[in-house]
Amino acid sequence: MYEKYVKLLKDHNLKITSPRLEILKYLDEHHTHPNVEAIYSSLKKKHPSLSRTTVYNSLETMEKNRIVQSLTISGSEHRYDLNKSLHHHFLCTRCGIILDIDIACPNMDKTLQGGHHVEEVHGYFKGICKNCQKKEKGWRTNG
Amino acid sequence: MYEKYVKLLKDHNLKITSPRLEILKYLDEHHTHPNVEAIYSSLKKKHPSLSRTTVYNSLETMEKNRIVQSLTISGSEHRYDLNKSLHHHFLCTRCGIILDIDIACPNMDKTLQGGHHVEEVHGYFKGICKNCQKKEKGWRTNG
DNA sequence: ATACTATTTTGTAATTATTACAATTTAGTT
DNA sequence: AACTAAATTGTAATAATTACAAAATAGTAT
Ligand SMILES: [Mn+2]
Ligand SMILES: [Mn+2]
Ligand SMILES: [Zn+2]
Ligand SMILES: [Zn+2]
Repeated sequence: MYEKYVKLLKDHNLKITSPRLEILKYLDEHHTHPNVEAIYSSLKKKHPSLSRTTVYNSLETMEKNRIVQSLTISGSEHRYDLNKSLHHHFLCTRCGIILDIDIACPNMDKTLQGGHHVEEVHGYFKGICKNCQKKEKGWRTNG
Repeated sequence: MYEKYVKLLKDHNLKITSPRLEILKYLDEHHTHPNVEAIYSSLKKKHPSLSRTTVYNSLETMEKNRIVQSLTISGSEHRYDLNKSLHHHFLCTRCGIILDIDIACPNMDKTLQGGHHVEEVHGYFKGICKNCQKKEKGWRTNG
């Protein structure tokens, strides 16, 4: 059940703890780019002893180890993602959904002008998602 | 002195007020991608009646009107920029500087997969800037 | 299996950035 | 000069995150 998460942690010489395993499982099963509160309140149900601070701590540790990734696309809170292959993100300003955008990024693995060393690349798009566009069309009955 | 900022505001049917003009001037003269606190504390010296809330309000209004742009690259606070032509940003995780990155963005003006309508594009790079790399090299005397 | 210890978890108390709100002021108009 | 909608201001509230110290635990050594 948790073997893959155990391996992930072991590979980074991190201790195997329940909060870490549960957070990884949650992220693996919810590709919604949840914030700390969403992760915490969901896991809290099954693990009442869980502390919000632990969610912050665990995510920080796992982010430093590049196991998870934090997105600043929303501007008000960090959103989390399992750190699989590089991909970009789209935030719908209507419904708030954050979608994966799998486009080739020609700017990755490129030494930036001026010789800056790049360790992270974030591509954020914002606009109105397909679904919300559909809704708006449907509501307009004339014009 | 302020003609260009007056014009910017007039073109968007926004009232011409001292705080707005001063903020625009500040951003025009400081390409540091300052946060609210930096803008506020700097302007406060010459305009003691300025309120922090006004800086927030003004920036919000001008952002809605696409006169300024807010960056979420730092993750803890919004950084502001005059909204000139599209460019990306590099955050040095050592010294905190935020630099403009002028690379062509082939993902702009493109209908995203799934038909999402794109209104904003943010390209954030994080790593170690040229300058900080130089420093680190200099300090190592052997190896 | 037991003991040990560095690390992690936990709960609470700060801190920081931002927003809400109501009173006052002001820009643009009449 | 008078009017009014909008902007500014100061303060109070909120939301996200961090600081911290005590309790618990994972991994290791005995
Ligand atoms: Mn993602
Ligand atoms: Mn810029
Ligand atoms: Zn949507
Ligand atoms: Zn640097």
